[in-house]
Amino acid sequence: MPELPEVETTRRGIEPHLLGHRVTGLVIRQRRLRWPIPRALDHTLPGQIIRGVRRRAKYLLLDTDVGTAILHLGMSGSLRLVPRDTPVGKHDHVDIQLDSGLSLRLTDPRRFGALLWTTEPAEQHELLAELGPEPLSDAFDGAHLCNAAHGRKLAVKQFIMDSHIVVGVGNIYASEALFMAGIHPTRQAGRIACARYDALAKCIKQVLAASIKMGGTTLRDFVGGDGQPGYFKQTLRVYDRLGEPCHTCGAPIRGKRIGQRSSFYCVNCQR
DNA sequence: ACTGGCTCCTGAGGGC
DNA sequence: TGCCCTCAGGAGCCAG
Repeated sequence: MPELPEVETTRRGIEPHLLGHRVTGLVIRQRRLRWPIPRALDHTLPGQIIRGVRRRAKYLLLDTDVGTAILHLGMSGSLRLVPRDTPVGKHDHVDIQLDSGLSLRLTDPRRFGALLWTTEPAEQHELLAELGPEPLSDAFDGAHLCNAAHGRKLAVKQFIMDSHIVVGVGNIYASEALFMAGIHPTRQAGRIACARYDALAKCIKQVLAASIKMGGTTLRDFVGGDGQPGYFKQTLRVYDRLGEPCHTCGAPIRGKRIGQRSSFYCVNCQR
């Protein structure tokens, strides 16, 4: 479900309810997520005060004085703040109970998400150490893409979705950014001019920033940490618009599977 | 070193 | 109503 804008929307929604608050209890109903939730969390997190609510790529980081909880929402995960005694649903796997009487509740039907724990600086954790730059940072630009693309033969869409190249570009925004930049999604990454990568980097920043501003994309039932839906879906130009007219030229939007992921593009506007 | 394919899991929707 | 198939917003892992 969540792409970077949804994760950032969630972060902003939950942060004011967590920062400076003490964890009073931890309820784990289902330990088997993508990786088992480590037992170390059970007796270390309760009692701790949340000192930071950060995001790196699509990982949410909850800092305490003794370690950092690393959360990932996978395809179908969401976080909500609920009163402690709120009835539990089938896929409500974890409650982090807070001194305010609220609980941060992790719901994830498909269980592709994760909840891990590290006592090192989180950015040194093996899942985070090798990640590429944040797309909205100055470290990410066209030159970075152009350098990294040198000699690469895979489709540019798969290239920009590789978190070692740049983080946070998921399946929706990859299609959207390539349309905005006028680049065909199957073009080989190493056969794109640097000037076009400048445009693509700008489009990636633009589409992600715009989506964050609107609270993320609601495809089915995404809600941010404050329970409000996102409003970006209505602005999507190509994603999930198979056969509908291109907003620029009117040609029907085409669909194709690229690297096992559905992709959408306009054959006239993207080369 | 790259690349493509597979994998985890549940639920929704379409065809019959 | 039910069965079977395909697909879904992620991304680590593995063989070739």
